Amino acid sequence: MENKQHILTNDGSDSSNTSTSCKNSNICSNRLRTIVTSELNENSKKSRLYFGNECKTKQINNSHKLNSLITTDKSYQTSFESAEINDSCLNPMVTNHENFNLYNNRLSTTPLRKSSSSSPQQPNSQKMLDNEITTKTSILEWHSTPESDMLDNIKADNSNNEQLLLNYKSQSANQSSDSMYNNSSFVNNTSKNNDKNSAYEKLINQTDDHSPPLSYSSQSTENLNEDSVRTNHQHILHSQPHPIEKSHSNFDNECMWKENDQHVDSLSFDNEINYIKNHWNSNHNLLMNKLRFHSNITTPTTTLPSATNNSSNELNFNEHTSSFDTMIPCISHNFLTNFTRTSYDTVQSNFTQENLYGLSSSNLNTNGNMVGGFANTNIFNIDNNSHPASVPSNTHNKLEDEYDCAEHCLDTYNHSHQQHRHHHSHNQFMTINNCGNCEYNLNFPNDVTLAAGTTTNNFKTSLNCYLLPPINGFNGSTVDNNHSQLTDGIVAPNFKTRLNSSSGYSSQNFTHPTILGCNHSNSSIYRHPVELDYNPRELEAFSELFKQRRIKLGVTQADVGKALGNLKISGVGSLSQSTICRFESLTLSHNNMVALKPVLQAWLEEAEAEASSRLNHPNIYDLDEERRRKRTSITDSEKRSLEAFFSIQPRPSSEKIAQIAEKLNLKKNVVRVWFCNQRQKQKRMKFSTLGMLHHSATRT
DNA sequence: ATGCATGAGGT
DNA sequence: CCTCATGCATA
Repeated sequence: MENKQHILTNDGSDSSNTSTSCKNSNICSNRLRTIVTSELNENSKKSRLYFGNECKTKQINNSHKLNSLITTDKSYQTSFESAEINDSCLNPMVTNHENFNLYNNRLSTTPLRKSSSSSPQQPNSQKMLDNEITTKTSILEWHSTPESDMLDNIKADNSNNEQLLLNYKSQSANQSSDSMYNNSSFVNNTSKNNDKNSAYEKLINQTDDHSPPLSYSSQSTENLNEDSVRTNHQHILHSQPHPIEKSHSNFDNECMWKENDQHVDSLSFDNEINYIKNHWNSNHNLLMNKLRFHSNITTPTTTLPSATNNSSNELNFNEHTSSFDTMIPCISHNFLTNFTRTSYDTVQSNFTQENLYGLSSSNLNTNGNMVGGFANTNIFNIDNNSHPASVPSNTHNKLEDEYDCAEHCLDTYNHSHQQHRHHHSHNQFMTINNCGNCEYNLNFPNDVTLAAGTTTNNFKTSLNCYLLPPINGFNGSTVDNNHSQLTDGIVAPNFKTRLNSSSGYSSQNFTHPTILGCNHSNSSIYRHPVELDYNPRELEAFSELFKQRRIKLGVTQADVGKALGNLKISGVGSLSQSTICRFESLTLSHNNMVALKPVLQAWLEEAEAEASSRLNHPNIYDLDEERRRKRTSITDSEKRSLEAFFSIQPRPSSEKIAQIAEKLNLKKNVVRVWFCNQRQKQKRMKFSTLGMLHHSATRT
């Protein structure tokens, strides 16, 4: 019952082929989309779905999982629709989508590079840590500190960083290998030398060079300095408030923007920031949220390859890491994820493990690869005695144990914080919690997504809590224009329940009830009107775990895709290796990710359940010897031309396409499809550059 | 992992 | 002719 048929020759005569029946996968595409769309559409009476190769037709309503998916989506829509649009407040019309776009834009403009060029003697993790701890301001501080003080702090940070930069520059003045500054694409040649602005430019660019995406917390905050913003956006700030208008769109419930009287699909980040800045006093939070999704105004902290111990400006890290409930200076998601990545990379690069900040060899599996995610205790050495690395893994109930302990720790934490929740001063973003009675450390990030329960062959991590940006902001829905402070965090529902409900594999959003003592009243932090499950970082965490578990099961991506067909989820058929791969590497659209997640999660759970008794179905693939489709290949030069065209006009008219095709001596259809794909590619979400580093490091 | 492509559903 | 979800073919 396998498929594969359409044999398109590449002689240009292909195009429209017959598709009258729904026998094959091609015809069954759009299935998830179909589900969601049709279900979301109140008027839609569609109940037939084409799913996968089998092309089943099912009642949508028969599917529990999909129903829940849809329900969630609806609530997302609802919350979105009901969000108040109020310029004096925040910008509730910032969709998750937009954040994705911001994020994606960031990724596309500042691709993460392998750090090999910058500092071979020092692992990325160290550098990133350096970055983090050179920051003294934090989101929380921003919200709980008088603005004037905050600005002082920011300025201090900035000058501090500038100083570090200068140090670094003088240090490396004669190191010609420092090509970063010479990379024309990163240097604003027109800016006057050595002035603050250019220093910033460089700093930022340099930092971006090996900083992961999604800069966060402290990083964002310190950028809330108007000067720094201006510095990086001179091109838009020279003018008066930008003629930006915001209006409703009944299309996809998305916000419609007008720039210079012209409707635009989405406001450029720069202009949006500018827009927000016009409401500076009331929009701290939004701006902050915005900023941290964007590359250009992120982390002007320095990246000093080897300035660890010789800078007087450096924070003494240890002084922050002494006891129970120790506050850790802002550690970004970037840091965590990149640390993990770096670990992979580093292991492969023959760095000694000791270089990795206390990374225990227990973290390595039998292949010497980093496994089990990331435990802060491994890095920060909070409590050596309770280091979970020494705990041998049990054969069962590991997760349960961890959850129990998590609950326990949480309780302990809560009690402990009754008294001194107001005492935390700064540099806090994540707390390390060890109840002292058990071997687990719980790391409670602030409003983050927890990715729980990673266990490995011979090593049981603590509950791994990926520190993820609070895309949902903090609790609250209105803005206190004058006193921006944190409210209590969103109180987490029963911790254990939530974890269990996800079978331990998917992460759950969880906000510590006593977020770092910032529980003042009546404030309000920007909160995205989105369902938690749609937190991109949540998806990221899931795909991450998914991949890990899949690999552990010894299942290939193709296997997974095929197995989905056997999963009797209504309407779900097989998927290709491509799709699974794209899911794991987050190169699907957001909606697509969201739609696939429950399906893949279902598979994962099932596969885990029968892991022991599972036999590998050596699927019989009789390779039909039919002619195979020939893939057009576009040469580099052609591609460059196309890209050039694309940058000018992403959606050329038919005539234009014909023109281009003629010019490049390509078939018109090829050009058209290229543009389609290019647009799609541009939209596609890439949560992180993780993917890139990822496969290179983990594939076997 | 990705480039080029298809086809359903829409505008 | 577009967008979006996906897939085959291939680097």
